[in-house]
Amino acid sequence: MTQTYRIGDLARLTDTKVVTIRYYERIGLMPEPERSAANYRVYAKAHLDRLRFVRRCRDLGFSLEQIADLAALSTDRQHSCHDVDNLTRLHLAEVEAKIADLKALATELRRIGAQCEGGTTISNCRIIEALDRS
Amino acid sequence: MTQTYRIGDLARLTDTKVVTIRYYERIGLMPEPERSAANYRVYAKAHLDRLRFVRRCRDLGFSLEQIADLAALSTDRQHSCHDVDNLTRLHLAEVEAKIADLKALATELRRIGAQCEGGTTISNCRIIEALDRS
DNA sequence: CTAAGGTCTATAGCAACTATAGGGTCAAGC
DNA sequence: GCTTGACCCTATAGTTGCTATAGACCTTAG
Repeated sequence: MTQTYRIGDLARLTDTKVVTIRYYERIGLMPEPERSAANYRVYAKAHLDRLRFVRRCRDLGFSLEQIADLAALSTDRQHSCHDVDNLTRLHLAEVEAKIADLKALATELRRIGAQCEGGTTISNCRIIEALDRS
Repeated sequence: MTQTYRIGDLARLTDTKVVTIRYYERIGLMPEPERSAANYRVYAKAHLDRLRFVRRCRDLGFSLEQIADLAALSTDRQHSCHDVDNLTRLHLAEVEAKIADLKALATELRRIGAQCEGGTTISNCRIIEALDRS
């Protein structure tokens, strides 16, 4: 009656590689499913939901450790929402810092690239010069 | 007469860890230096320059493989500057794509975070809800 | 002469997977 | 009934760019 899934089904439904799902299980991020007589993993809807949650968080750039925390929090329904909010804020700050870094870097790369006049040889390449001395 | 350096000197001068320098050597990014009687690595100025080049490129976010390419190009003085320019442009494009990704991600995180009204329990946490369903 | 700090090799660990080897299972078609 | 192909299993090693550890040897200042 209740629907079950094999690992390949979960993979297809969540756009995750089969090996990755097994990896999530090995590190404890996915609960161990039942097994069929042939030792195949047999998943229930709850597993699918869990994997979707994990993948969604990954898409948002959370680390697997952060996701484990979020997942633990999300199942403790008495727990204050505060910690979830904190984790999200913290991650947002990380992302914003990363953006700032990359922007500075892109500016620098454009500056360096702009110095190339093209068609010349390395011996007077301005890019290599720019890379050489700070 | 000509100045030499030990691995710790190079580390200090380039703000690189000693183990990292040895790692660069192992993967072929740094040339093998002479050895002292006690088997200590003995570096010349050229090594220092090379390491500075590598670290500068790392700071600019090039992968070690890209750096190896750049370094190979930069020593072939007859070679056209074109390839260097291409590598730089390619890397810039990667960085810009990454920035766009992270910006979208930050927007999403802010949207999710804004839904938290604070002080409530997980059972009605809007963030977890937002993470659950796409 | 001793103690602190530098150096050596080799190995294992980190994140977050991915790839490979070498096998077992299952449903469909002939 | 048997083969073919798609799926599944475990276990291990590889990826990138380092970092950490163990156990040993060397150098230098007091």
